[in-house]
Amino acid sequence: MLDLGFVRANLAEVKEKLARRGGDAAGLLDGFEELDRRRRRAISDLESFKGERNQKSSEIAMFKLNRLDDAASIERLIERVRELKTSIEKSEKEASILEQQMQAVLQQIPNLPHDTVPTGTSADNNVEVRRWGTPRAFDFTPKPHWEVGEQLGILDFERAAKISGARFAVYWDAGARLERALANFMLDMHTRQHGYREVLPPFMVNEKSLFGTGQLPKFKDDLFHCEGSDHWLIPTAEVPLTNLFRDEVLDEKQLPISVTAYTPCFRAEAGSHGKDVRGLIRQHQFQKVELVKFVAPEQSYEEHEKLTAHAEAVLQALELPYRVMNLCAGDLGFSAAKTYDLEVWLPGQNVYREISSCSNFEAFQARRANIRYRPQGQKKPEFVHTLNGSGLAVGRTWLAVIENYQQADGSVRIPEVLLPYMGGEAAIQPSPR
RNA sequence: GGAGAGAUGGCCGAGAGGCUGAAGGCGGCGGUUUGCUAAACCGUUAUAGGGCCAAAAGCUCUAUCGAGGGUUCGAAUCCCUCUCUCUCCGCCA
Repeated sequence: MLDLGFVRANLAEVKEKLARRGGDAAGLLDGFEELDRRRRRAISDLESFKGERNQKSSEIAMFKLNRLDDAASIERLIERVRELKTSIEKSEKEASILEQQMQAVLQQIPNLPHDTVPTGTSADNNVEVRRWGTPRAFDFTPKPHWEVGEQLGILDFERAAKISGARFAVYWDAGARLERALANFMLDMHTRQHGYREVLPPFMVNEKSLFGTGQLPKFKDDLFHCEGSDHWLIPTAEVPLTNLFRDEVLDEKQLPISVTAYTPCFRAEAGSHGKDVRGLIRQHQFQKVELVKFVAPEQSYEEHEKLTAHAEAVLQALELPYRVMNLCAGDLGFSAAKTYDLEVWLPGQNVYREISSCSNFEAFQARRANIRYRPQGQKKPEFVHTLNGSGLAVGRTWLAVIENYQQADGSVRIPEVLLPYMGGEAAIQPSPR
């Protein structure tokens, strides 16, 4: 959410920046000035009625406290306050309607793209920042992971469909172990080398948390909701992790705070029917190691680079070739001011696919979730900046390993760094069905 | 699921219809003292939204004592509903 005062004072600039996102983002502000004027007028009216009521009430209190039994004066005051009551009720209704309208506008406005975000309206305008690693030369035609996985007997979509439906997978044997190995490897790296605290958060959160990170109210359709309760399955660990410090004031000395968690992520994938229907790319449930940082505003862009590097370090250790994309304004998520996508090379499909998304939200989420810190020597708390990124999406890392490390005989070699996590087995051989 | 207790500022904790935005303490900040540190002492220290102001500062108003309603001229305080926490009983991985 943007700051009301900021929007008011910089309306032209805000509209201009929103326009960079394309769509109708800037149009949301069309009636802003008029609404703002009417809202303030209503508040001002309401408050003057309340002011008079409070003043009269304290006059009554003075009479009573001083034991002045001036019944007539007291009666007159009480009469006047009774009258004010109806004015207050009327004013209150009007002010609250206008307030709600203003909140609705502010809540719908996406974050402003940072100046270093390229202009553009679709993924085609994303800018490649760098590329790491060289795609391996195969002396056979590499297969997509679903073929490799099913032939090895470690991936089972049929039974997943039976027990859950489309967009679910069952992993068997070394496949299941590979997922666990990747998760442990990533968590170890981030906690031991990159200074993140490991967290195991709830996988269900309430509506307030989803509002805090920006999934609600706008993106309800992407979420799974438990009927009849305020419990929602998390679409990413970003939600519980970022909300750890909701409604708190942090000490500047604590910053930056870096946390990581391995969790499942649940996504309804409404509106993506027919997209990525084969394989593990797009599932209703996948696991992810998430990185979240709470930082002082001056450091957020520096920390954004670091966080991105932490996610890259996983790909580098696994020797998976990738490229880093600076998302253009039109491709930016609702809450993000700037995002780098990491795209891993998938030889079975001959494409680079997103495997991590590292974003700086500046104060956008902090304002919604009320996460503040007290700068040293300053009494007024300020909003922190929040950042997050996948470090990495374990499901997609799994399939990237399968595709990049497949061998002519159908087996899959285990990346060097994972050997200790795989119980010493150097390759995945066919499993009994 | 049953029975009870509770939720107050950054934190702890008093207050039980009327100058109470809220005592006291801790912490923070500023200062005095001091070889340095520590201690002691003094002062200061909530948030949001309006108004005045070109703006900042400042002044002023309104709201906020878990959330939402209600009673009352007036609610942190009384009533109702909800949420959460704790204790005991039952059940349970």
